[in-house]
Amino acid sequence: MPYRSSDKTRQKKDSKRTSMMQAAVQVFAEKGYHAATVRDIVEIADVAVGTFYFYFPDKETLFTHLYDETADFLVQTLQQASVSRSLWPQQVQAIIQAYVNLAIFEPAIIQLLLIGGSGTPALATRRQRFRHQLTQLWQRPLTEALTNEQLPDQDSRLTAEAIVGAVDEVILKLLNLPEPELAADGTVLNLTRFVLRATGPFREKT
Amino acid sequence: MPYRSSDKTRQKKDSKRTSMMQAAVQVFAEKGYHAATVRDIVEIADVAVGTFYFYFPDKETLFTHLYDETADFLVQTLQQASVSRSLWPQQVQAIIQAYVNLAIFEPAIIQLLLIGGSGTPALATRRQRFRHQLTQLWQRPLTEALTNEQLPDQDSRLTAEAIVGAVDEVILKLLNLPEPELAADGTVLNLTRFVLRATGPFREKT
Amino acid sequence: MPYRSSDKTRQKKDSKRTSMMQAAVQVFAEKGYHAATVRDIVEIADVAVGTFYFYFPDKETLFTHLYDETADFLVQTLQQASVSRSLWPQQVQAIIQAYVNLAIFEPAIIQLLLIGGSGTPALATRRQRFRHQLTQLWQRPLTEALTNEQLPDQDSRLTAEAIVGAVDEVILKLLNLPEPELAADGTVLNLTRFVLRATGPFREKT
Amino acid sequence: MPYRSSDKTRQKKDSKRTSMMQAAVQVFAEKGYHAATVRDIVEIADVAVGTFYFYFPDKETLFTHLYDETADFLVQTLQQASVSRSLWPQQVQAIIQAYVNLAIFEPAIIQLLLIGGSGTPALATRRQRFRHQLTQLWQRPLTEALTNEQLPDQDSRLTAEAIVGAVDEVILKLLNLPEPELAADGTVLNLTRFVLRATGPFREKT
DNA sequence: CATGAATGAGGGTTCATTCAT
DNA sequence: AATGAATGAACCCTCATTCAT
Repeated sequence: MPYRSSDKTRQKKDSKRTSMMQAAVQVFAEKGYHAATVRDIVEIADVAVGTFYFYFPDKETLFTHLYDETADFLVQTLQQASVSRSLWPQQVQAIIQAYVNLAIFEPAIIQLLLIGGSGTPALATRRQRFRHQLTQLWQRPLTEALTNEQLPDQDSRLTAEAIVGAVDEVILKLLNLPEPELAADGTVLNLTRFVLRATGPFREKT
Repeated sequence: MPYRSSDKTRQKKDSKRTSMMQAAVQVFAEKGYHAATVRDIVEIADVAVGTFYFYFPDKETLFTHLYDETADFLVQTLQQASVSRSLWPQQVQAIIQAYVNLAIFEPAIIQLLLIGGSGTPALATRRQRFRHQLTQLWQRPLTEALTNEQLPDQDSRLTAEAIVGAVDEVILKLLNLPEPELAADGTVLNLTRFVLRATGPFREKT
Repeated sequence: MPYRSSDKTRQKKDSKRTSMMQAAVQVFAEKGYHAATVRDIVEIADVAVGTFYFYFPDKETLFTHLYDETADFLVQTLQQASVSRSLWPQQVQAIIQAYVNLAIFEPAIIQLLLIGGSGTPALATRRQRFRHQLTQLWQRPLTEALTNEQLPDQDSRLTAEAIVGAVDEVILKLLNLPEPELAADGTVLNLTRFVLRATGPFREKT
Repeated sequence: MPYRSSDKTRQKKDSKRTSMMQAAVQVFAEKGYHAATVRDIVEIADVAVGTFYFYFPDKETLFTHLYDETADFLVQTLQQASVSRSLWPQQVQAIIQAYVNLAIFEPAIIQLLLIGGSGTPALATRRQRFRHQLTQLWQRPLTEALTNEQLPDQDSRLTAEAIVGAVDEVILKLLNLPEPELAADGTVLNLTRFVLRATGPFREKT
């Protein structure tokens, strides 16, 4: 075996792949799909153009892959925060807390997901799916609370959509601050209050 | 429509300019800033490429100009709806009603404004300014109601931001429906309820 | 009408188009489809890259178009030479004469058609069609002579194919000479003799 | 097959080299010089890219080497068929028979040699040399027969060239058939007749 | 010997922009 | 004013070639 691939090589390979993906997230988040060039990405990752195409089939595939992966990760993370609580107020607080944490910790992720507009037809579908998942993330516990008559009657889908929009907007504004960490706790608190008001008074059942 | 020359006397003179702007709104809204080409625009407007550069210095300037104009128009329209009422609940309902009307009547306007943070650096600033204006649109009457102690104490800025996000998200979803008009009234009603719940019980003062 | 397009403009436009096509024939003939670059072509034609794409949709389309056009032209020319005579020996002589004339006058045309190999799947089909047309060009008068029993019995298709190959080979060799014109007449004479021998003794009928 | 190492002792050692050469012939014949990629070759040969450059200096060298080797092999084979007979008609039949056999048995060889004048400057020379050898292959016995006055007076070089072209064309057509073997015998027969007619009536001398 | 990750020049194509008419 | 032919920088991607392992 004149060429061992499971040693350092493997690590370097993965590191290169990873650094390109990170660079890609950064550039895509910053400039959007069209304005981001492959050259931008490889320059940041400090590799040659050809290397990009050694690891990824093309720009669009990488982008959609990145989008999907990131979206799934975000949804999973929030989902876990949600199911770890049983009462609506605690669920709201947990989801928002998780979301804000993520935004502070990995702002590029959030920016990537909110690029919107229209990079490519393929993205439009992806984006819709993502928004839908986010909506369902809120709608599920909301519907349960409604079923238990713990919340006043309302259109759960519209409420969920509105919450998704509200949370995104507030978090984006938060990220635009010079030092988002400082305002994070306050934002979580007030945003939670907003959502709880918006879904009406919660009455605990026995 | 903000991009229509309001001076009837030069209607003929500016007809090309106008048709190009209308075409531009349409194309930008549909494909985003980068994917939209000058050729797309002039083809729809049925003029030559050179004509574009007679009326506008370049693509980006037109875009930012269009964005500003459209944003101002939207804000003005909602502003008027807002000031025509004196009580918070009526104001909420009026703004949302006006917003939905506009979205149904001229969806391209809304889509143009929500294209997102990509595009160009110049747009980022513009977008922030627009979001800020929208926020203030809500924050002003909200603050007044708070001052009059008609609403429970809350962070008026965060509430306003959240409302902006909520309304946008719901209206975008509405526009994605095959026949938005049919759902318009219901959306106005439920969205208004959402916002009113989110700002807490309103107590009318004498 | 501020822009008249049927005047000098038209001429210049056509001249540019023409010069690019000539350059393309030259480059394609010289290097073959793949080795020929769009940049090669525009440099010879002394225009910018963009100009190429203003006149032609893409490299492949231009190539196939050029090939078709050239092939048709060649076949037409030879066809006319053929039908202008009624007797087989005169037909043979006329076709060969016309072919050699063309080769001397416009050598790039012949080279373009014989590029062969495989530029692109699309070309393979084209090339076959062209060879088929050439074959039929010979087979038609040959069959007629056979029907009139002016030539000895033979497989007219194979004979025609063989003649096509023979003529091409000899003419290509001729073109490789430093001064093809000098050898042209002799080649026509001897090639005609070859073909006449190859189809057997001709017996004129009354 | 010319590209097969004839030394059994180093069969193992050169197995990669051999399989790459076989793969190369196949790929070059199929796609032509430029469209064939080194990757295509090594994938078929099931070795790594680097291995290619251990055995061959570069793509072009391999190609020209392959071309030369193949051309020599073909010429040798036909030569042997030619010298094994003493009379012109038998020589013609033997050469054509050998050519057709080879074409049926190893079509890639023939296709490789007929790829054409594109490729690379270096190939042009090679190709000319090969055509020249083929021409001489026919011209030698032809001249001899002429010297013996067994054939009518003619330009032996032109006749030889024409025969070369004729034979190639017919054999290429044969290879394009779905099942070339079925038509092989008939083609040999008729092609032989064609050539014999084309060189004029053969008179056996004592 | 053999590997395959890495390179970067170069190819086809697009598109914002200019300018002679 | 208006036109559209012309430009060329820049984009995405391919592929021959190298070299550390």
